[in-house]
Amino acid sequence: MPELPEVEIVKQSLNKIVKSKIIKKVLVNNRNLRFKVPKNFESYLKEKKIIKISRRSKYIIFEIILEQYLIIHLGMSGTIHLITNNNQKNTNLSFYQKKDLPQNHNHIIFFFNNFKIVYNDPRRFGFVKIFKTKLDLLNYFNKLGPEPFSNSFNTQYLKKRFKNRIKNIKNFLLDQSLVSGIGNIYASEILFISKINPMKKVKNLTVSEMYKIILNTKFVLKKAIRKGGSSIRDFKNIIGSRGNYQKEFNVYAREYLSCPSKRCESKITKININNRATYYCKNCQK
DNA sequence: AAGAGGCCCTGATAGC
DNA sequence: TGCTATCAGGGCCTCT
Repeated sequence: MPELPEVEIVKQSLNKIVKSKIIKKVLVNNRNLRFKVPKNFESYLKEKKIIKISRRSKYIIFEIILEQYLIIHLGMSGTIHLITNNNQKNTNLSFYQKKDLPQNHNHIIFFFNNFKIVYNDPRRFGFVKIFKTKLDLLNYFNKLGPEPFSNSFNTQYLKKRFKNRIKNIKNFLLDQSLVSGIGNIYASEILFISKINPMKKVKNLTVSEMYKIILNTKFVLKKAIRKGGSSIRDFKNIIGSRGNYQKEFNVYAREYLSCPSKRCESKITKININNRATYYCKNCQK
């Protein structure tokens, strides 16, 4: 599920549900996530009031006490489920009803007064971390490039970063130290709209191509957020949930299908770039 | 130092 | 049906 738009949707939903609520209890069923869940995790969070929830890149950030934080990264397969105690229909689209809670891999459960929040993650590439000062949190995010929507993601910046670099642009868009939050789906989509070949070496990009990448990154991610993110592969399990952006894909998962550009007769091509599937139109993207 | 590749893990699907 | 191989939305680590 989770690239920037999906994480943003989860964050927004969490803000509606758990902001200003007190965590009554935490249960960890499996500590073996990407990183070990710390021993003091449960006791630290117990009886703490959540001040607010924010997002940096693909990380969800809970401010627990003033300037102390819990972060959650969903990895490849992490999902967050709201389980309510009553049968009242939950109108918040990003959450699940009880019947939709998977049987397995419910690794962490946060108990509140009238509901619980469940962290589920089959592949366990996700993780949680606690930071007890704002400085620790900022240091942790130090390596991350700018948020795609920030003004510091501009052509001057890309010119500097791309100079003399032979890596291809698809790979570079996935590099979180360049710009943070883009994942494998949106990288292909951004390059299609920008009409740039994913294999193109960044040192050969013109300034106008960089400009297109910047604008289209913002455009694609914003539109995906507006559509509630992309829901793929777990369709059957997602009820009461959500995203519609997968209907807007131009190239991702569309191998052999027609290029959506007007007057283009080509089919979408799938290639591997650093072992990640990459989709593009050979005719439109030069 | 930059860039490529392996690896962590489970589940769905394709092919034999 | 039942096996094996391949592939998934991420990111850290190691090697050259």
